[in-house]
Amino acid sequence: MSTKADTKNHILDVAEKHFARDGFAGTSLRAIIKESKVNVAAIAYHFGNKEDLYKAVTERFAMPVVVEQLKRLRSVNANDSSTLEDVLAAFYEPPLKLIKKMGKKGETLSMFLGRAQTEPEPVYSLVDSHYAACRDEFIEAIKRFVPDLSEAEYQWRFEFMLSLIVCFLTRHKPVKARYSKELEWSPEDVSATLSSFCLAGMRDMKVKV
Amino acid sequence: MSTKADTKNHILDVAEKHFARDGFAGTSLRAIIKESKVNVAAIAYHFGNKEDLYKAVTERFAMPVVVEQLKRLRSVNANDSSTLEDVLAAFYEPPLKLIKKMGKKGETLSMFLGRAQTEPEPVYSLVDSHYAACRDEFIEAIKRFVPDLSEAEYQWRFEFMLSLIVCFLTRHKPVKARYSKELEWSPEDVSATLSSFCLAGMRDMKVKV
DNA sequence: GTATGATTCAATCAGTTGATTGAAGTTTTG
DNA sequence: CAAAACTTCAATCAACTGATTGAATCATAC
Repeated sequence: MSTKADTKNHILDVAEKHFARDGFAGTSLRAIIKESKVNVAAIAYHFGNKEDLYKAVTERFAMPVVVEQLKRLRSVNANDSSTLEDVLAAFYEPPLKLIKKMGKKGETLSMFLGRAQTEPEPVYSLVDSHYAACRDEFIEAIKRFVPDLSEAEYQWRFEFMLSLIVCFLTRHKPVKARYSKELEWSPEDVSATLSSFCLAGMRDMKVKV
Repeated sequence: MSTKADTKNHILDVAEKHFARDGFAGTSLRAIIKESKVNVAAIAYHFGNKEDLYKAVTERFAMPVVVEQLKRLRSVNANDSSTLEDVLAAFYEPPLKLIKKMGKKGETLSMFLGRAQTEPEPVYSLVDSHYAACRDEFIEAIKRFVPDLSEAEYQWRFEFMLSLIVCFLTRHKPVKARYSKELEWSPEDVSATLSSFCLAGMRDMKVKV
């Protein structure tokens, strides 16, 4: 055991946990190597520098999520009887499904995915470069179902749609802690909840900005 | 000039700018003193340690916003003909009005207020302690206008409501940059936009969580 | 004007940061 | 098995981190 792939994934696991909890700037490589019990140089050997490590953590799961979102969206686009709700489900379900599938490890991934969206530079640029294409394509889809708005109105609709899932990903744990109940959830139900919250707004928001 | 109050406020201005852009962990005291052209010891003298400085930055504007939100909410509660929209306006308008009033400096404050809500520990606990009372009181108000839901449903309604203003505060600049247009806005209009987006969801969100 | 307190300063501390080196160990390949 | 490539290791680097010290400077009150 403890061969190449093992060490790499182990470092990624621990790094993801720390980045999720403490953010990029708040995480030191020492904290990661201390917990993962590997040498500092192992990070340099396998990944490069700290930013490259963060990128590797991101690409392991975040990228596949984006790919899945776009795949789902294209299937929605291909179907004539699709609705705006289908677009929202295409956006919300992929991250939720992956998190749920990962069980206990999903909690960390959830926090990481959410926090990544609110990181300062240099992480913001990295995340944004991943999401730029995704954002554009989803905005195009929204345009089809809610036509004749200004560019700014579409931009904000996407931002608000995104902010709801970010909110769930990052606040799920604190809310659960505050409310003290063990809230079991399914990806489909949470997706439906988020959709339900913003569906009317997506259609009818009165933008005065 | 350059007496006590001047130096203190100057440090606070520069610190706010850096905390807003780089986050708490990503900001070094050296970066602050380098720009503000004061001595490192001045921070220790006026504020204490780094965390105390952050607290001071928070208390200068964030606290007054919370106070104003609660004042507005109580006036909504005292009026028999109030609606849920009034509750949302009581929540959204105070931060927006303050930011707008501050002009160019408001952009920094906007980013700071938004980022503060997504900071990792130890900032999260600090921010949460400020917002705990505010959250509880607004949730009580929502309960009056949207009765008979579970505790979890109210918690999430508040979180989503909050996430929309956080989204606006932090994304306004990037969205403007992406969209390349100079978007002028008034606090009332943005508040109305956010309200409009979430009003239906606040009432009718189907929570399956 | 001088004594008192408030403020600023340069100098320095020990600990941590990200990163690199070259040797030692391991696995894979011929 | 031996050579080659891959992986891990301890040791070390310079730069930066938050924080503290005691002297110097300033403003104020008497």
